[in-house]
Formats: sequence, C-alpha cells, structure tokens
Amino acid sequence: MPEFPEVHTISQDLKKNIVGFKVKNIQISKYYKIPSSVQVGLKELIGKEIQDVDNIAKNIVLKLGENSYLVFHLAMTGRILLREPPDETDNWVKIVLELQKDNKIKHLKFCDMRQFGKVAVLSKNNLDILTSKYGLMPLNETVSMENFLKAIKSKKTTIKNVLLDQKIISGLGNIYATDALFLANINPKTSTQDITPESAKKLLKSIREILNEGIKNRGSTLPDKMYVDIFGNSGSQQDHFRIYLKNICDVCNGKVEFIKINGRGTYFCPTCQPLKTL
DNA sequence: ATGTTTGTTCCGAT
DNA sequence: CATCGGAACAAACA
Repeated sequence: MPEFPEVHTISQDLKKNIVGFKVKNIQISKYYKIPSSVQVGLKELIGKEIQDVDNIAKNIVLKLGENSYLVFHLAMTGRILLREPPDETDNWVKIVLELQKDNKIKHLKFCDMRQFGKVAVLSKNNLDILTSKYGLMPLNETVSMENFLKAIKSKKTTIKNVLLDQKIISGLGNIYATDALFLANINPKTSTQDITPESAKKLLKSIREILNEGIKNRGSTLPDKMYVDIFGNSGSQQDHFRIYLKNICDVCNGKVEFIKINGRGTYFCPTCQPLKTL
C-alpha cells in the first residue's frame, strides 16, 4: 500500500502538525497483538515531546528525544490519522497517542485492517541499523546513473523484482515500479543483466518523474480507499496512472497484459515495452 | 467458496 | 551462496 509518495506525504504533514506536541497518554487496543517489549517502549514515550518527523524509506519516524524514535511501517493497509476530539469513528484503530500542546489536544491514530504493519520504539543506534538495511533512494540527487546501474546488476533477477527489493533500491512499491517501467519502455521481465547504461538512465529518470508526481498528487488512493492522508483525504495519483490497472495502453491503444512476477500483479504493454535480450 | 489486494519475511526447493 | 516460489501475517470485497 503506502509506497514512498504516500509515506512522504504522511510524514511531512505530521511534521507540520505535531512537532512541539507532548505525548499525554497512549492507548493500545486490547485486540492488537504486539510484543510486550514494544508495549513497554510505547509507554515510556509518555511525557516526551515530538521534536521531528521524517521517513526512512517506507517507515514513518517520530523523534521524541536524542535516543528515542517511534517508527511505524504501514505495510499493506496501515493508516496514520490525526484527529481532534471528539473522534470515535475510525475503523481498525490499534494505537492512539493522545498529544497535547498548551490547551490543544490531538489524537494520532495508527490503524491497520490486515495488521501487517509494524510499530517499534528504537534507540538511535537501532534506528541507524534500520536505516542501513535500505538501498539507494532514487530521489536522492547524489545517486548517479552509474550507482543505479551497479545496484540493479548486483542481483540476477528481473528488473521488476530488483526495483521492489528494498535492500537494493528503497521506496518503490508495486504501483510506482510498474508505472516507472512503462514510462521507461522497459519490459518488467527483462533480466537485470540485460539492462544497458542507456536504459538505466531512462529508468532512473522515469522513477524520479513518477515518484515526484506521486508526491505532488499526495499519493495514490485505490478504489478500496485504504490509503488516505492524516486528515482522511484521498490522494489523486490514481488519476495519473500510466499503466497500473489499465486494460488499454494510452500510448499505442494496444491491449495491456497482466502477469504475475514474484506473486505481484504486473501490467505492461508488449508493444511499448518489448522484451529485449542482449 | 474462491481469488484478489499498495508489503515484508521466512522457509524449503532449486 | 543466490534466487525463486509459496506461505504466512489477517481482513474485506467481488
């Protein structure tokens, strides 16, 4: 679900709206099964002030002190909502942080229908360890085509698979990877070993274009409405999908093919994305 | 009842 | 060792 543009939208909106607030109380749903160590870590946040919010790959990171970071991973169906009381109407609420600044109260809710999401309270050292597990961030301007090509070639698999491997390239999920490959005219089944410097250059440019557009449009909200921003509003990138969910190619009017690669639904146009082998 | 889903991890097979 | 496919986590929907 949330990929980089969605997570980035959430973390930036949180930053604007909760920095300076203190954690007044924390409620954990009794139906939500998390390790007791995490429950203890959460309770230790009471009384601390939110100093900063950012994201590391698809993780949302709240800084509550030099050595105390609250990290959420939303996986498929996680949501972060910021509500002002009274506010009892949200579904699948697992954790509520009651925040206070002066006389203002806000409720930061972590919701998760399928419960594949993760929450953790990490020390600076453990946050650094988490950070080190992620590969290059395509939007980082210091990433060159050479770095990117080297990362791609470090694994022998399909280009689609390597784009989704967070240890190699971080932030892309199924939707944005699918659209970026279409934009770069690369067949998703192409072997990483067959990617040329020219196509790597075009792919990096396409990934940046699609991620920046996703950020500008505040993410993608599919028909199931699972992703919404912290205020409960939908994004609009779904109105600009290049090939994801489509039946007919917008460019050539040919029939879009739908296949599974590593179990993930993959759309591609056989005409615009021919399979090339060296 | 079956198949599908934006993510990640682990296991066994190859 | 590298990689793949499937299962698992759990819930809603068509």
